[in-house]
Amino acid sequence: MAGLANLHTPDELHEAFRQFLRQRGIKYTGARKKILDAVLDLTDHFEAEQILYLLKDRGLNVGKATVYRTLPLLVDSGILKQVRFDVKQAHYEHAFGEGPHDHMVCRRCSRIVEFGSEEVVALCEKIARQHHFHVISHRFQLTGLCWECSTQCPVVALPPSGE
Amino acid sequence: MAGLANLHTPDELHEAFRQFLRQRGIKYTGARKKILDAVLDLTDHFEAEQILYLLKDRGLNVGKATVYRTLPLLVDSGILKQVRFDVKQAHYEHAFGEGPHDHMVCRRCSRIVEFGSEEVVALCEKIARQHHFHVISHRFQLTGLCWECSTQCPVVALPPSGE
DNA sequence: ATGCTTGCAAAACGTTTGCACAGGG
DNA sequence: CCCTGTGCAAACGTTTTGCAAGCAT
Repeated sequence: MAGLANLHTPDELHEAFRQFLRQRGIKYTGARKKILDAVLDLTDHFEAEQILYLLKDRGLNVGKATVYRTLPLLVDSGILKQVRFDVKQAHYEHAFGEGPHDHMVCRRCSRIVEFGSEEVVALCEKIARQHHFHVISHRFQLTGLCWECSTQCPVVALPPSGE
Repeated sequence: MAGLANLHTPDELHEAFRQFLRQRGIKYTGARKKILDAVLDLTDHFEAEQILYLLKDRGLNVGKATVYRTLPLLVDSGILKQVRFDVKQAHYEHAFGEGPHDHMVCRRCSRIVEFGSEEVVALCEKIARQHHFHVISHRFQLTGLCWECSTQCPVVALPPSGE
C-alpha cells in the first residue's frame, strides 16, 4: 500500500506493482505495464490525458478507459498520488521517493511550488487529537502570488472567480 | 468583497448583495434574489444542484444556467465561499458570520467536521515567508476516520480510491 | 479454458455557452 | 427603451460504463 520510499528504478516499481496486483488477484497485463511506463516518464503533476498523449506518441494503442481504470490501481499501490487543484480534472504525481509535500499555486502564472510538510503533518496530528479524528491523509494548498509575479505587480487584480 | 462578518439577517445580506451588484453595474434581478434566498436557507456544504432542487420545491422556475452564473457573483460578493472536496463538483458554504475554518472529511461516513484555522493561517504565513510567496487563500483538508467510525473499527479497510 | 481485461463507442456527469425572449434600470 | 439577464437546449470536457473480443493465468 505504502512504503515505496526506497524504490526508485522502473524495474523495482514494476515489480512492486505486480506484487500489489497479484495479492489482490488482479492481472499484471500489457496495457498496465505500458501505462506504468508512461507514468514513470512523466514528471511533476500530470493528468490522465497526458498519459494518453504519451502513449499515442509512442505508437502504443491503449484505450482511454484503460488509463482511467488503471489510475486508481496505481494510486492504491502507492506509486501515484492523486492531487486535486481547483480544477475539475484530477492531477497525479509520483508518490514514491521524495517525502510528502504540499503545494502553493500561483494564481497569475499557475506555477506550482512544492514545500515540505513536516510542520503541516505535526499540525494535522495536533488538530486530529483535539477532535478525536484519525488522520489518513491531508491536503494543504496555498493560493496566491509567487515571488516573480508579486514582484511584477503585487496588486491582486484577478477576482477569486469568473469575469 | 469581504467584511460581511457582522451581517446575519437575510435582509442585510440581500442589501449587501444589491450594493455589490450595483457597484459593478450588474442588476439585482428576481432570479438572483430567489437564488440568494435559497442559498441562505441551505446549511453546511451544498452544491449547485441542491439550490436547483430547493427552487423547484418552492415552485420557482429558475434555470440551471442562471444558478451557475450567479454562484460566482455570490462568491465574489463574499456571501459564499467555494469549497472543493475530492470530488468533481464544487461545493459552497456561507462565508458570512463565523470565522474561517477548515475541514476534516471522514472517509467512511463522509461526515465533515469543521475546525478553526488560526494555527493553519499562522503556518501559511510562515511557509509563505520562507518561499517568498504572497498568500491569498489556503485550503487545508484532513481525510481520515471520525471519532464514531474509528471507534467502530479503526482498521482502514477502504482503499484511497474505489475498489 | 475461463473469466478478467481490453478498446471502442456511447453514456453520464457537472458545467458552460448560444440563442431568442423577457424584464430591470 | 435599451441592454442586461433569463430559460431552454445543446455543447462541452472529463470520467464512467456496456459490450464483444482478447489475453493472462
